[in-house]
Amino acid sequence: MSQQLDPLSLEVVDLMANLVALFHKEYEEAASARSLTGAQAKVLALLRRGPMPMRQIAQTMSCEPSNITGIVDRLELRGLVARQADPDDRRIKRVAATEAGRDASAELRESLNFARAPLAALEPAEREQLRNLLQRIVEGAKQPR
Amino acid sequence: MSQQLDPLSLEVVDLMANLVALFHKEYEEAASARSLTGAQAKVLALLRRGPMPMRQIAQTMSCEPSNITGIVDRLELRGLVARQADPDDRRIKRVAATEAGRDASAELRESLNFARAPLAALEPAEREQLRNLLQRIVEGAKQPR
DNA sequence: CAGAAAGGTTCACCATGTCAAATATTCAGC
DNA sequence: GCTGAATATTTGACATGGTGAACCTTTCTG
Repeated sequence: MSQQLDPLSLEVVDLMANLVALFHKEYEEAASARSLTGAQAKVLALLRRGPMPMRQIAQTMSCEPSNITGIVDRLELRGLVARQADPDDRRIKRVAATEAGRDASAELRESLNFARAPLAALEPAEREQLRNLLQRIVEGAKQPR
Repeated sequence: MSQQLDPLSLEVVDLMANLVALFHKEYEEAASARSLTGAQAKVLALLRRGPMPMRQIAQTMSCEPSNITGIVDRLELRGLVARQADPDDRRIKRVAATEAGRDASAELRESLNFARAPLAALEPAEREQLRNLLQRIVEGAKQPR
């Protein structure tokens, strides 16, 4: 089940672990600078594309629905989000970002400097290489294993 | 401060965000399968290279030292880790992984299937390209910006 | 129409994280 | 050497994120 990885692949995995740590830290800091937690920022980001039922938020974030209740509660308290009734199914509550919520989310997204400088330092051809390689990895990793 | 990114770089950033999410989920699951939390697994992984003072663990994980106290407490309760006195400075407690701790950490590391299949699908030359590009990104991103 | 199923919430519980205060030890200056 | 500042860790209070079970309301199905 867990065949050995060649040393080069191990190196790549370690580099990705590094990337993950760096990205995470930057995201938390950017959120925190706006008095948001990482989880709150993630939910707000999810809602950028439109309202979404609680259940679906939970599925997307791979967590229990009861967890989302609390996060949305806190976002709602601050006026960043509102619960709406679903006209077709009265069990469902759709969560929608308010104007303020959308603003906060957009601002946060733009403030994310992650890898901006180092990416800019790559040649265009290299960026394209990187994109193609990452694409294949991400596609492959998304397959059920 | 937040100059625009070209579309190609944006694509790369999005791909990395995807990678980050996938990696994170897999790491949490692997830890959880061994009754560890992500934080506990990270500390255990840190100790693979040898004992480390509480303070240094906190710095490496970018959190408050008081937070580490609790995490190490729980690892120690389960016999995965031990606090040792530092002979040169009696304020310092060095945390060392026990035999069981090292085993658990090694097992977890080996169980990480992240990107294993997709990486294996790359040509050796492509893996090398990817390693070099990621190296430059990680190095660049670590610089204070 | 009765019972199962689905969406949300509540509650109890634990882990992670912060901050402030307390303790013990070491260091620096006089 | 002594005093006071600085350092390493712990403790306690508190907020948040996360799970799981029990519960209510609404919808679906036989």
